[in-house]
Amino acid sequence: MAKDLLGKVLVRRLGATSLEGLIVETEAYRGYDDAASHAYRGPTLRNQVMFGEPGHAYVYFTYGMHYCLNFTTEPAGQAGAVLLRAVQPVKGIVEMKKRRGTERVKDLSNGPAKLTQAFAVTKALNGHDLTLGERLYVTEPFHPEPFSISAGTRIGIKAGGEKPWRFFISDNPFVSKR
DNA sequence: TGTGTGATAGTCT
DNA sequence: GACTATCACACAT
Repeated sequence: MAKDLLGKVLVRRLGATSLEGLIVETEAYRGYDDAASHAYRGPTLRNQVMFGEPGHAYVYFTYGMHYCLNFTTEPAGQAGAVLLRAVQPVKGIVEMKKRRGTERVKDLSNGPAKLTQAFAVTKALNGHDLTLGERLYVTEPFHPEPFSISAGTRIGIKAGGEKPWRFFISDNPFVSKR
């Protein structure tokens, strides 16, 4: 799923305006066998969405000030999710600049917490059904372009750092730097 | 382009 | 009470 999401378009609808970004970087997280996963130690109030139906948004708050956006991937009862680490802004760039407080397009969404800020994703969307096609969902790109996928180790985690479950579009300038 | 560090609050032990 | 799936800024190179 993490690889399949690369090259797809993240869509955020806010009333009349819509924000769109090409997904360029993701990370895969599993459950009981993945020490880096929130679900590793079993269900809690915070991670319960990871154990629910697939195709839903798992949004969590971290580092005291940041939100991160994940998509659940496994059947109910099994934990698994894909973290969206970076997107390439496609539509609504003026709106994103306003939300991010910067004019630099490269800094709008090249990081997991940056893209949630640019796309106005907060805890209010935790558990949101992506298959409804409302407020937050994924579509095919209007002008698909060929790309190749690179893999590496996941970023910012302690345990489970050896698994190469971070995927990104090769040579895309909007992939996060760290 | 890279390194160091402070900000800040929810979650789990 | 420790830890965290991060970011922005200052400063060095």
